[in-house]
Amino acid sequence: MKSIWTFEDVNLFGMLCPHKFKEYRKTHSLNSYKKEDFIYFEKDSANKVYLIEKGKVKIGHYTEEGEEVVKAILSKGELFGEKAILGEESRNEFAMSIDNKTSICPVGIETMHNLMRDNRTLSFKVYKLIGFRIRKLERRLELIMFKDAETRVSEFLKELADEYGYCCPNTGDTIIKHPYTQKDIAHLIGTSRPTFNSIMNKLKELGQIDFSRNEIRLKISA
Amino acid sequence: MKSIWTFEDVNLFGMLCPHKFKEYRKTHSLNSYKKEDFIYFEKDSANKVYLIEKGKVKIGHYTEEGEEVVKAILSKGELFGEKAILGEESRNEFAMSIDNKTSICPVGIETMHNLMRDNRTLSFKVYKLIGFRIRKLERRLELIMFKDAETRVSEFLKELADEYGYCCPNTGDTIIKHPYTQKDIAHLIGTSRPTFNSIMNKLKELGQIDFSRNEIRLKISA
DNA sequence: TAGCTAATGTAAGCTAGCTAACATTTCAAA
DNA sequence: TTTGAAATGTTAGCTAGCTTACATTAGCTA
Repeated sequence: MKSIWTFEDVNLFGMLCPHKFKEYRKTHSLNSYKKEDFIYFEKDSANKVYLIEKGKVKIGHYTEEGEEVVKAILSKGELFGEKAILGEESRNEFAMSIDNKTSICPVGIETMHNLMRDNRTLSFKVYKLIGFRIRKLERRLELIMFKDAETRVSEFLKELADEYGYCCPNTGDTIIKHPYTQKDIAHLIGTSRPTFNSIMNKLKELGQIDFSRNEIRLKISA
Repeated sequence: MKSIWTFEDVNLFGMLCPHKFKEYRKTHSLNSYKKEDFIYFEKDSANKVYLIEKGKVKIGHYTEEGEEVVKAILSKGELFGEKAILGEESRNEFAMSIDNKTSICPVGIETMHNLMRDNRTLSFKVYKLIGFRIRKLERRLELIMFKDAETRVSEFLKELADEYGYCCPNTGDTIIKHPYTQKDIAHLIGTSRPTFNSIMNKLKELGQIDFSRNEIRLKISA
């Protein structure tokens, strides 16, 4: 997929650097989280957004049966909890650190709104980020409604490559080091885990990809 | 469903009344559309948002096979094309009048951004509207992924009732006069039209609902 | 490095809901 | 009022992909 907005466009790390904003600096602080620590729970009141300065954060929610469903895994420079900016009152998802040394900067929505009002560049970036996430949602919905499981896997691999992929200097393959389990991915693309697994193994046999637990390699020939 | 945000919250008609904003008044104008007239197409550049002053507007897109898929049908007081505010560059949907006397007020995004910066209440309303639409998307995705067709029908009927329903003074039933065809609804809830139709007729036989082309009645006993 | 747990691999059997095809009804235009 | 097109109603048959169940492997942790 060629995104209309690249990841650069929606990376707010630079913009929210505490040295740039007087008001922000006053309230600037960093919270540390270990693996499995929750940053917020479902139902928590939504009064902050969070910027990841280090580590990884899993966003997800629990089904009625208590099963965990991963929505996204974010890392350095990425913002989450952004629905609070849009007037969300309580979270409908949880955020959990999945790294032992995750460091996160919380920004109150009051502050955020003020910063956005005073700074066009920032507000545009935030707008673009939200637009980007809406696109992603719309795209997932569309794929799930109109495409079969195998197509969804291929499309997902392309998206993963956009986000995590780099070119292997030796072979020219695209190497994707990602934080998801097969179960996570299966949920993200709306299939069962066995179905996803068998499609992946089929693609492997066809020589189009190769993969291990945390790495997927898209073969150059494919 | 008890929405967190009611429709009142996201109705911008009052806020964007031309008598309130000097700058807005300057650029204020109304466009008229007949049935089947397009307000914008997919791929059009996204440089305006639109406020419906009268009539109905269908938002949708076309599949690769040329089939029309309806995303929503909006009416008086509702805003559409709002992704332009979020930095969308080109439309990924079309907007078409489905009324013979639809009257629409276009607002350039420049103007919109300025109005929002100068007016907290307006920007909050716009934020809430966008939040509301994200919620709706997330909810659709969740229902499609985790619930069977019959549950999705029931949930959809509840949402329709929230949006279009009123209580019949005689019987106490909830009467829903809506603009969708069964095909539209089937797509919205991710089923085929025959499946949706047979579920509706099953619910009718169970005495839970009654329906005709443009009206659905939720029986009070149900 | 042994052992435990979570992740991954695999297969059988079943079924919800799809597709395709056709019938009937409704509505709006002529 | 007729008529054509779109919407709705209904059936049969099929299959993608689910569920369940179990085997294997990888990778932490003690």
